[in-house]
Amino acid sequence: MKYPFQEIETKWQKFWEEKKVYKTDLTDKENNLYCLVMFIYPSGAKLHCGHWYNYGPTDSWARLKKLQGYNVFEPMGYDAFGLPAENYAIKTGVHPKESTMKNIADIREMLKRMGTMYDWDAELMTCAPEYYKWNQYLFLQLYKRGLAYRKNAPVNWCSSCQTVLAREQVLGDGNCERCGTTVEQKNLTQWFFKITQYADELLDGLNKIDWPEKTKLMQTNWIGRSYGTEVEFKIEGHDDKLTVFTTRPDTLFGVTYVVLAPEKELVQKITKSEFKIDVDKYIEQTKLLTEVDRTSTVKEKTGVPTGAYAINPVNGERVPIWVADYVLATYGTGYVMAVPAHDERDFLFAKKFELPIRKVILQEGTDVKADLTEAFTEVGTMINSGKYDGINSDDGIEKITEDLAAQGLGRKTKNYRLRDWLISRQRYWGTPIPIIHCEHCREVPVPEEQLPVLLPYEANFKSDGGSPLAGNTNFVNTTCPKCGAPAKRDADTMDTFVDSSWYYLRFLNPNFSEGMFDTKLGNAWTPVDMYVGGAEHATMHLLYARFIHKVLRDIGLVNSDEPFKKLIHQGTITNNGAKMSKSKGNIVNPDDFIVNVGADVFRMYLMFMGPYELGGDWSDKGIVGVDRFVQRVYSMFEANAGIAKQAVLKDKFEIAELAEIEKNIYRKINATLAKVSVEIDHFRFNTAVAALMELINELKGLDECSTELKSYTLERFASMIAPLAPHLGEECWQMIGKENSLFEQPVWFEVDQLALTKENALVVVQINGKMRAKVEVPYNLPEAEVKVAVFEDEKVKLYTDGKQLVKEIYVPNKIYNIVVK
RNA sequence: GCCGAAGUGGCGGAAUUGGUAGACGCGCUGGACUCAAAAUCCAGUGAGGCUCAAACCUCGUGCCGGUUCGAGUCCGGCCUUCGGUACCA
Repeated sequence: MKYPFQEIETKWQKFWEEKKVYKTDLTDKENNLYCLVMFIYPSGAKLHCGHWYNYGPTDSWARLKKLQGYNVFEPMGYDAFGLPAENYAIKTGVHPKESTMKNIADIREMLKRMGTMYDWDAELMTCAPEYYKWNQYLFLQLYKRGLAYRKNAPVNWCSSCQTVLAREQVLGDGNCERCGTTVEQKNLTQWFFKITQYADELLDGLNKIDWPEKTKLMQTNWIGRSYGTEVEFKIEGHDDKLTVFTTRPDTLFGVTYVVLAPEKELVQKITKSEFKIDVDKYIEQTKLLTEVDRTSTVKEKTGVPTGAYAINPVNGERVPIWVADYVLATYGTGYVMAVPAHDERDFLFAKKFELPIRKVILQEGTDVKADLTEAFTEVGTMINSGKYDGINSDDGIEKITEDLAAQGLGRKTKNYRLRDWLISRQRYWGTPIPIIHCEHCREVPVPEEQLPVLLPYEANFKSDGGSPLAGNTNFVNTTCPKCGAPAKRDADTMDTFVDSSWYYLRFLNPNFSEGMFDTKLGNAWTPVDMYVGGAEHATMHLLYARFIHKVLRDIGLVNSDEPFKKLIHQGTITNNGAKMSKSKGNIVNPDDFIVNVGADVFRMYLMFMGPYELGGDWSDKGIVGVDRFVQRVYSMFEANAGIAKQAVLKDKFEIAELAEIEKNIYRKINATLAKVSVEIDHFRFNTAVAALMELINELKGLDECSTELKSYTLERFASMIAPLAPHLGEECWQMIGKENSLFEQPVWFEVDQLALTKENALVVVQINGKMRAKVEVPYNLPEAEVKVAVFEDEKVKLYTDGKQLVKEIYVPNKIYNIVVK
């Protein structure tokens, strides 16, 4: 009979749900294991292939662990705030709350149809007041500690999304991560979280977590710590000083000019009146450029002189001060000493504006007098540097820094590329920022007992700049908690990455009302043992969550340093090489496959396609292979229905007592058992499935086995297939006569190590590195005897007779290599 | 430009520490079953050479070189594709 997947999948889903098989007892900390997949963004009503590819295999991993006896917690929830719902509302008039709730209801059903083992009692959604109340609480804790603050700064503005964006949400091409519109620069007063305060710890903590190296590297680069020196330059005719940051103080004698970022106020102060018109014009021009245009390496250098001069502290030299947009106000001090001879950018700038280029580091093997054709940026010998001449530039960095420090003209320092996290958004569908603006008391935090600040249902989404909430007078108008005078609520909402920065803690008890989360459970269950999600979050969610976890630790709410102990990224499934997306209309709909072959087959096929972390291009070509395999499994169990009841169950066989065909099967089932656990454990699902396919090929001879061995084999087969195809696994287990559900009373079998040892070894004989013969010898036969066997082989004789033996190499039980002349 | 990952049959992909390249699956070819087809089952399937056939030989893991008894795997130099980043002083 054809495998009736429809009926069987429904049957087990119902069973699991009714019996609450996947409800985790979180008070049981014995052998506990937290397996988490990044929660779902309910921007549509459907699960697409990417969701299945992400969730199915992760669930299979969790199921393996459950069968192996771990107390596994695998929750699922909804990252329910965010722009898509609001944009949808603008387009259709359907309120974000309505569309989101509808999507969630649909998605929940689909997730259940996948056959996942989520603990539905732990379900959460970030748009619920019970959840976002604690976002607000978190905000206030950060505010109290000076980690949440407001400042006016140049920020990224997306005119289509009508909101500011964090730097992480702007793509490399300068477009909005969400909608693809070119992002503009605007000066706005915005809320920031002071992630930079944790920069060192975020960097150093990377050594302690088991994450993909490339992800850690991305975070390392993103944080971008560099060690250097701050050097003070006097400004001619001013009391003000100018401090530059440099990683190359050894090149100080090569400074021929100094550059200020156009945004810096100092520019106005020092610019000589006859230069003022040009400088102001230049600053205006700079404002028109997007950050990407401005920071593009291919752009030709621009700049204007200010007419002012700075004094080089090491040699008292007078150097012109310029303004140029290649210097960024947001990095270092916003002032740069320019050393054209030893910095590529300065070199190009100096060439263009005919500023002097003075060589102070000599490249080994070059002439002192030779002109440079490009900047020499490496280590060399210091020249033209007064008392430092002749020393290695690396040592010069230390020496000059020390000398400057001694004179109070400089100091060792570090700098980061990381900037503070901009968290306010001028949008409706998010967590209201719990701040009240009072004319007298300025910004006043909402008292904790007044939380949550509820997001009102009414709002004008079709806003044209400014927050939609600003127009809702019922919401905005309030009284100051401090002085009682009429005041206004902050109308911005929080970046949804705030929601996802701590949700893994809330899952442990989404109904907890005494705090953000239950600290006792948090300490027992986090860090999360296994976290699975897309690599695109490397410098966003995955960095924010680490930051917030550390803050929570410092507040005393958790006792660990890191949120996610082990991290795995699923690959991306593309369609004809392109990322699947609604806008491109190239989404593959899983529904048809679920209807035609069932959830188990579809899940297993996604796993079988290739390595989990690589993803790949979508093709349904091979799905029949997995379907055939499932059919064969089903018929094999059908043919042996009730077998486990007909025999005394053994957990070990004496190999010597088995018939030849039984021996092979006994060996294979044990070898597969060993293989499957290791492969699934490492997220190598493709090879795990392949191993089971190999096994079923071997089981063609099953009919010739004793009833005992048949039961032994099928028990193990059912248990092994269960993580990968859970419905099928349960059904097979029941078919052979088991009374209990596999996942209700987990079973995973021990490997009989004796079955893995071989009687004979096939030794490959190579002559001069070429494979020439194979010799079967007893396993672990002494080398001398192997040699005899090898040289008895006709082909070996053919290739060695009459030749001089130079060397022989024997790799036990594997290779016998003979070198002849 | 810089950083990272990957290039293996017609296709998706296997291959502990260097040790029989191509597991497993798709597709294809032939056969069985069938009136026929589908489904299923069995056999074959990297390329080329030689042969009635088998045996056998040569070449083969992006390209060029190297180390080694032996390289898909290690080293050096390239090429291509995909991610990340982009004047960070």
